[in-house]
Amino acid sequence: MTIDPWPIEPLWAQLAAGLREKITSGELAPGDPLPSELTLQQEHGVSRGTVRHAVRVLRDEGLVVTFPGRGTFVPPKEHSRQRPDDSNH
Amino acid sequence: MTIDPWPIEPLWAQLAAGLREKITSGELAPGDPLPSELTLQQEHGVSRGTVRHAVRVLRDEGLVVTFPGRGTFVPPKEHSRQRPDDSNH
DNA sequence: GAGAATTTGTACGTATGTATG
DNA sequence: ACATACATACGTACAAATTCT
Repeated sequence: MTIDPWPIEPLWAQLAAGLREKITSGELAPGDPLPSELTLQQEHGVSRGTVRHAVRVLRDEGLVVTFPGRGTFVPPKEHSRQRPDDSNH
Repeated sequence: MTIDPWPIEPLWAQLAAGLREKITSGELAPGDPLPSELTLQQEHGVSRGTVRHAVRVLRDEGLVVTFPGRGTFVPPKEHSRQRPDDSNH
């Protein structure tokens, strides 16, 4: 997945498309976490704002759920509004 | 007392409010120890940092006093003694 | 007194939310 | 689109103080 720095589409749209493809293809399975915002911005050479824009789009589409302080995940079909993982301590 | 994982208020504020209620209601009487940080984080499913944040708030309000290595206690009105319990030996 | 267990103190790392320039 | 700062939240590790065995 590469991001065109001379955007025909906005950077955030290209990034969103790339992530969407990974989810719909199953490369990112239900329950899997997306790469962190920091990882995404480093891997694609874009700012955090652009990453967050892309992720917000996917969230609005229902493709991912975000937990403050924990990460963004591909939700299972029937996800209760709980933590994706409680097997800590 | 339940903590909403989709916080309208921050988790630490909800936890602090719950503990404050137990103190003001008398469920936790002067001299009583609060549950340990470990107990609180396990009971409410939050991190220790969140627990410590909540307790710090109550300490700043003067509702509790903390003794390193011993615990956090509801202070008597006139706290003349440093040790909340000295019934040893 | 020795050693283990418990409890709080501190530090660091990672991640997202929000606000500002 | 980018950069920075701060708040909230989780996790880990270790140290210090105290208590228990």
